[in-house]
Amino acid sequence: MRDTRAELLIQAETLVRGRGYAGFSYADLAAAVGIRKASIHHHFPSKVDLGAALVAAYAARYAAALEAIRTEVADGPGRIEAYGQLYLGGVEQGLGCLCAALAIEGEALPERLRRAIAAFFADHLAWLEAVLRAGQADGSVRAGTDPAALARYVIATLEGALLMERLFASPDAFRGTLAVLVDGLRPR
Amino acid sequence: MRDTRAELLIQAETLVRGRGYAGFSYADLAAAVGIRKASIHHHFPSKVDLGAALVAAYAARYAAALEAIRTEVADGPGRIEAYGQLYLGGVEQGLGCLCAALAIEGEALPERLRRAIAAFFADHLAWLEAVLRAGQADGSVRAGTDPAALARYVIATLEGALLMERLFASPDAFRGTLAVLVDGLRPR
DNA sequence: GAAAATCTACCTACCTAATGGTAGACAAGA
DNA sequence: TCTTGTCTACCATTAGGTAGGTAGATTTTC
Repeated sequence: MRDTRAELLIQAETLVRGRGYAGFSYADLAAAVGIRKASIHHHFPSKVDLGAALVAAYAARYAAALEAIRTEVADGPGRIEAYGQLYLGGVEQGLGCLCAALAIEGEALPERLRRAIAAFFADHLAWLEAVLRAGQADGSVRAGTDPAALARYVIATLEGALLMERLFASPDAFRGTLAVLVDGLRPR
Repeated sequence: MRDTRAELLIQAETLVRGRGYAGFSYADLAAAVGIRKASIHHHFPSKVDLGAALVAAYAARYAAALEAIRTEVADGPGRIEAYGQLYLGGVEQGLGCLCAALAIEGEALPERLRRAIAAFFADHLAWLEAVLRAGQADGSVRAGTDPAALARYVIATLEGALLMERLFASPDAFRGTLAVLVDGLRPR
């Protein structure tokens, strides 16, 4: 059996991450999946519905990855390093962050999607803050800076590096930035 | 006398930085400037022409700002701090980076524009590298890390912070990230 | 210096293709 | 038989872009 809905989500994610939310159309998606345009509306009545489902699936995948990192990696810098590796895949495949693609639309983004990506970032910030706080407690992360501020700084660096290094198709440069980032978190 | 071309550039920049390149149309721009859609084509025959002019103007403004920083601020961290302040304005006005808005379009972006924004980032990277190298030489910037890698890391952090903090409409959080960034550049 | 030609900046009217979305038919499974 | 998934055939709107014209300024020519 063929799970068309799942296939639609996969292809749509690739399109949005590759060309932006406003930059892809139902016609593109139909062609990518091998289905007629109207059939997409059966699964996702409107483009906003599709966008919301995309963010939900993306967030769920990340949530699972974050959970895995927390159980498999013990120290703070190691966890941030592993977190950064999640972004690296995007650089290697030439795909940006789904939520960055949506965030760029700013005021034109439907409120529902804006809330969804804000929640995505808020979740990551909370996870990072907890990881950094624990790292400060066990001495693996340098103390003296508010973990919440550090969390924002970590996400910003990785999102920005993904944005720029995808343009330059330069995974090595991304790794370099990740190294500088992680190194700066270690105690001095 | 009314300089329509300049007005078009101003309004178009606001639109692109506010909603993305694919997210604005000649009709939007015509309405913003108070001119007919067809008249825009007199100044900018195609949307790509407009986009290229936008990047050129944006890059020129930045180039002037970078030059000013170099003459007015002496130490490395101070210069990076001043550089970061340039991004802060975007957060305060709810406008992203023009080149980030274009970069998100990825593969769908016309080659000409891709080259233009790559040059934009390359210029900034060169400036930052020189600033950081000078800072390492005069002892105001921590040594031990390749200035080129440091430059990429600086841009990434600021671009990412602008992207995220604009979404959260949080200039204070941007300032916090900038502080963490600059502080990390100081000698230990 | 006047007349003619040219250029600039805008206009109305239109074009074709693409946009997101809808209506209704039809076939396969449970 | 009712639901699910897909189809064809539409729809109105918007996209970027073009054709051709006009009023006013500027330049060229006699």
